[in-house]
Amino acid sequence: MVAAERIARDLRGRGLRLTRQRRVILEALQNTKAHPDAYTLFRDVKRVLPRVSLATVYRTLSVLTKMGFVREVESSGPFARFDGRLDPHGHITCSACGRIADVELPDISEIPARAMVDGPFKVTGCRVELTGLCASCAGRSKRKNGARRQA
Amino acid sequence: MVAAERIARDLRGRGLRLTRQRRVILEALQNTKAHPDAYTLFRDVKRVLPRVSLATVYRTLSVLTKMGFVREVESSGPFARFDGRLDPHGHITCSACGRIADVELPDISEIPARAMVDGPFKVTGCRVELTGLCASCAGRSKRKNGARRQA
DNA sequence: GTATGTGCAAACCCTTTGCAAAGTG
DNA sequence: CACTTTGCAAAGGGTTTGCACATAC
Repeated sequence: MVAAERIARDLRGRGLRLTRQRRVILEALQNTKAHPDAYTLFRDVKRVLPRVSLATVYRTLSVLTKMGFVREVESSGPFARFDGRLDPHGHITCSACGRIADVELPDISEIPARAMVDGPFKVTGCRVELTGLCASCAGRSKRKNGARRQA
Repeated sequence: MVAAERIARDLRGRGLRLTRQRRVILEALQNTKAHPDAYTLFRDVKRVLPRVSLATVYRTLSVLTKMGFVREVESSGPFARFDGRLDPHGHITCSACGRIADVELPDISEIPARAMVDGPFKVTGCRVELTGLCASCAGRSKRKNGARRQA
């Protein structure tokens, strides 16, 4: 989580601006653990900025991701999903409902050192993604859909 | 890698057939380490079956994935990419050109046990995805595009 | 005041699907 | 011979983009 002032400064450093839309979208993402997709975020942000457009949400997510203030996480479904948390951690995705939860991995930073890469690569990042069943989906019998729009 | 006869038997067990197209597509995927996307596979398969359609490649990948003879791997770009290798291993994706290589991780099966999941999840799978730069991209200065169609 | 950002709507493009013909067991 | 599969082309659907207006600094 990065403070608004630093964000504004970093953006300005690249000739970009911290607009109201960008601030609200970033805060919405930082204040949830649900790893929402763009449309879900759009609906949330609309409660604060009723005239915001989905295109702005997409463009803002693109800017914030490129700046490194936000990360895209793997999703089992067709929508890209985002995370406002930046410190090293993993995720688990429910294969029935698409829910994504955080996973703490104490030795995640040691994984690259133990990895034997097939080819000459310079490693720059590491992500660990578990799959599983959340409590509610484990309860009911297995469902059809792998990733409904819900965050 | 699963032998053709077992595949045929398993498919038949579900009322499905191992057609020439399916066999060729599966073999193409099993014989490459490039983790191709559907279109790349389509072009490769076309050399053997010139009249094959892209829709068949997509449908076949869907069937083979559901049957567990093939896996979809994360891709940094907009195309889904596939892997014919089934034993536990990781991947590294070049963030410049999208190339994907295998990564051997001796203790990958122990990761779920060490993971502290935020919520009641039943863990069923684990994937480790590194990002980095392949040799050719590390050489030239950093490029724009994150995932051209090349496998 | 000027360059960046936004809203709207249309375009994009990977993937899926409907349908008639072909193929499998 | 019944039922699955294929090829073709069109539709789907998440995301991106062009453009005129609004806004940040």
